Amino acid sequence: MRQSFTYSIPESLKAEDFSVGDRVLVSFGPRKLIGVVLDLVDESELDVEKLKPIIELMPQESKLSKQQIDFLSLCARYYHHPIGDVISQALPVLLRQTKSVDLSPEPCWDVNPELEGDAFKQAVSKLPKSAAKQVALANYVVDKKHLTWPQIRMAGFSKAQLNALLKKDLLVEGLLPKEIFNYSDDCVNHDDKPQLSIEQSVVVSAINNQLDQYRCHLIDGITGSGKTEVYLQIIEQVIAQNKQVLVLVPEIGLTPQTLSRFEKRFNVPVVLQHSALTDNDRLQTWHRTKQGEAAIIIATRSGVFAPLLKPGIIIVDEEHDGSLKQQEGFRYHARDIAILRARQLNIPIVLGTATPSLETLHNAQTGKYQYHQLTKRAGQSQLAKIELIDMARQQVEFGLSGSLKKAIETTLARGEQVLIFLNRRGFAPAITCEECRWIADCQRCNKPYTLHQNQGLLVCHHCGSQKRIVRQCGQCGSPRIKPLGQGTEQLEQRLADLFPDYSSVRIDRDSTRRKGELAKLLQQVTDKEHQILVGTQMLAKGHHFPDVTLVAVLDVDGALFSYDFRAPEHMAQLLVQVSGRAGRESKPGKVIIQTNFPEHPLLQDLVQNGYPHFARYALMERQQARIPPFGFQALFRAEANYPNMPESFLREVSQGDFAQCLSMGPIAAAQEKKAGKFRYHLLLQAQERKYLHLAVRQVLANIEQSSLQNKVRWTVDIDPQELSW
DNA sequence: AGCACGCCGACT
DNA sequence: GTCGGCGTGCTC
Repeated sequence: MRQSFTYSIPESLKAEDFSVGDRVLVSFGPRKLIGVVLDLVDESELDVEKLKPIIELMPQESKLSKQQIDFLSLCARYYHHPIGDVISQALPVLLRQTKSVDLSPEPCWDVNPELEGDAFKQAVSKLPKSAAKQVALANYVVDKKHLTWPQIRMAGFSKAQLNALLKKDLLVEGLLPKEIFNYSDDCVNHDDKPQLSIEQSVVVSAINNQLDQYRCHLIDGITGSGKTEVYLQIIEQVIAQNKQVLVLVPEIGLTPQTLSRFEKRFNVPVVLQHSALTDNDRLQTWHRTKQGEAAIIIATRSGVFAPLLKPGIIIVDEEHDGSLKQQEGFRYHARDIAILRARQLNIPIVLGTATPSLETLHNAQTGKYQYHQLTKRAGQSQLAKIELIDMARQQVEFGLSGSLKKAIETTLARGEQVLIFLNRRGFAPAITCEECRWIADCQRCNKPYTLHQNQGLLVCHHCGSQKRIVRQCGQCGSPRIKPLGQGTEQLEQRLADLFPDYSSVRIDRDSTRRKGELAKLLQQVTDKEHQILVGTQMLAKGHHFPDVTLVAVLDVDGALFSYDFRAPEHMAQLLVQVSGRAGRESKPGKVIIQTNFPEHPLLQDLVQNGYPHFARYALMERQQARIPPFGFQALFRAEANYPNMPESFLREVSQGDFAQCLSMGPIAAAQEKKAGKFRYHLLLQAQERKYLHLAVRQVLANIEQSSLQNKVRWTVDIDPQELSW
C-alpha cells in the first residue's frame, strides 16, 4: 500500500524504547503483522483514540538501522514504489513474518585441532579410495576456518560427507563466534597471487588511492583481461581497513568457482546470498552481515540491501547484465541503487564488465564515472574472430547452413568441441496444418504454442499453459500437422543424426530443470564426454569451456528489427560474451553468426570494429533519438480482463499538464494479450530526471482519483529495461 | 496484499 | 436452505 500507518506506544513501553528501523508486531485489520518503524511522531492526523497500540517490540538484533531506512526511503522515492514493499525486500523472509526467529550462533566446522598439520594429512590419506568426495571435502576445509553449511554446500559437498568426516574425527563441529571481523596478517593468502600486468596495476592503484570517499569507477575490460584479479587486490586494501566488501554478481555468476577464488585468496568470513539458500540460511547470512562478522558478502541482485555494519566498497560485476534489474513488483536496478547507496555511504563503487551498458558508458564518457580500461588478455590468448554467414546464399537444412555444417565437421575432426546457440527452447516454436495453414494458438495469449516433443506437450512460452499435442487441425480437421521452425530440442536431434560419431548435449531450462542437473551437464562437457553443445542464452554467461573452439549463433535477426530499442545493445553484448566462451592460448576460437542481413550496419560495425566502436556509435544514435541515456523514461503498465479497461484507465490518468515531459500512449503492449489479460502501456519521457519524477507523481495522483484503479492491475517502472512487455 | 462481507446463482 | 464464486471495501 502506498502509505504508512500510525500506532501508539503501549503503556508497558516508553517512547525511548523505540527508534527508527525497529521491527514491531501490530494488529492490522483482522491480522497481526510485522511493521517497521519509519518515524516517531507526537501527533497524528487520526484521532489519537483511534490509534491501536503496538503489540510488541521485536528483538534489537532483527531491526534495521536508521541509515538503512534512509536508503530504503530513497529507493522508494526514486522508484515511486510503496515504502512497505521496499522494506520487505530488504528483510529476509523470516523477518517479515510474525514468528520469533533463532539468531543464536549457528554450527560451523573446522579441522580437528588435535590433528596438527601432517597428522591431518595422514588421516586423510587413510580414507578409503571409495570416499573420494570425503577426501575432497577434507582438502577443502584444510586451509579455512569456521566453515558454515551454506559454504560447504556451495562448494559441492553434502551433509552425509560432512557427517562422515565428523564421525572419523577429522573435523570438529563448533559454534560460529559472532564477533566483528578483525583484520590480521594471515587474512590474505599471498601464495598464488599473480603478478599484475601494467594495465591492471594502473587500475588497482588508481582505485586504491581513493577508497575513502564516494566515487563510481567503471572497469571496461575485455574477457580474459583479469578483472577479477583487480577486484581481489582492491578488496585486499578494503578488508585491511576492517571494512566490509559487497560484491554483486549476476544470477549465473555465483558459481562455486567464483566462491573458491575469493576463499583461496582471503582467509576471512565470506558469506553468500542467493536464491538457492534456504530461508534460514538467508537469515543467518543477513545477521552475520549486520553484526559485522562477515567481511565479504557475495550476492545476487537482492544483496544490494545487505545490512552492512562497516561498508567499505561495493563491486558490481557484469554491470550490463539484465538479471540485475528486478522485473516484477519493486522494479529496481541493483546496479543503479548500488550507486545511490555508495553515494549515501560515501564509499567507492566499482562496475566491471567487458561490454558496458550504454547508460554506464555514457556516464563514463561524461566523466561522471571514472573510466578504467583493460585491453589486453592475460598470456598470449586472442579473442575469437566473429564471422557472418549470409543465409540467403546458403543451402539451409534445419536451420543449419552448409558453411556452418562444414565448420562443425572440421572442428570435431580436430578433437575440439562445438557450442551452438539457439534462443528457442522446445522442438519447434509452432505447429501448423499443411493444408489450411492453421496454427495452434494459446487462447489466453493469441500466440503459437511451442511444441515440446519429448514431453508430448504443447507449451505456451508466454503464460506457461500446457496441453497434449493435437493430432488434427483445429480448423479443417486434417491430420497433416507439422512442426514449424526449430528449437533446441530438434536441433540436438538433427545434430545427432548429422554427426553420429559424436555425442551431443542440450543445455536449456528444460534439460536443467532438476536441481544439480546444470552442474552435472557442465561437468560432463568439461570432461569432454560431449563434443557438441546445444543451448540457449543460459550458456552464454559465466562458463568457460577451453576446448570449445567454435561457437555458432543460429539466429540473431530478431534483435536487428526489434520493437525494443535496447535489443541491438543486448545482442552485441551477448555476441561478445559468447565469443569470450571459446578458445584459449593454444587454440584460438571462432564465432559464426548466421543471418539473413549480413550487410546490416549494426552487425557490420560489431564484427569489423568490435564492441567499443559499436557502443559509441549506438550511443550517438540514442542521442539523436533522445532516448536513454539521453532521456529518462517511466513506463506505466496496466492490464485487465477487457481491452478497453486498461486503455481508458491509462488515458484517464495521463490527463494533466506534464511540464518538460512527453507522454506517449496509451498504446497496446507489443504483446497485447497475455495469460488472458489485455495489456496497455503509457510511456513518459523527459530530458531531466526531475521533470520525469514530477510527471510520474502527477499520474500517481490521478490514479488515486480514478474509479478504475481497483479494476485494472497497474505498475510503474522507472528506467524500464524492456519496453516490449 | 489479504481478508471479511454480502450478493447471487446453483444445487440438494 | 446451503454453499461457494467473486466484486467491493477496509486496513492506523
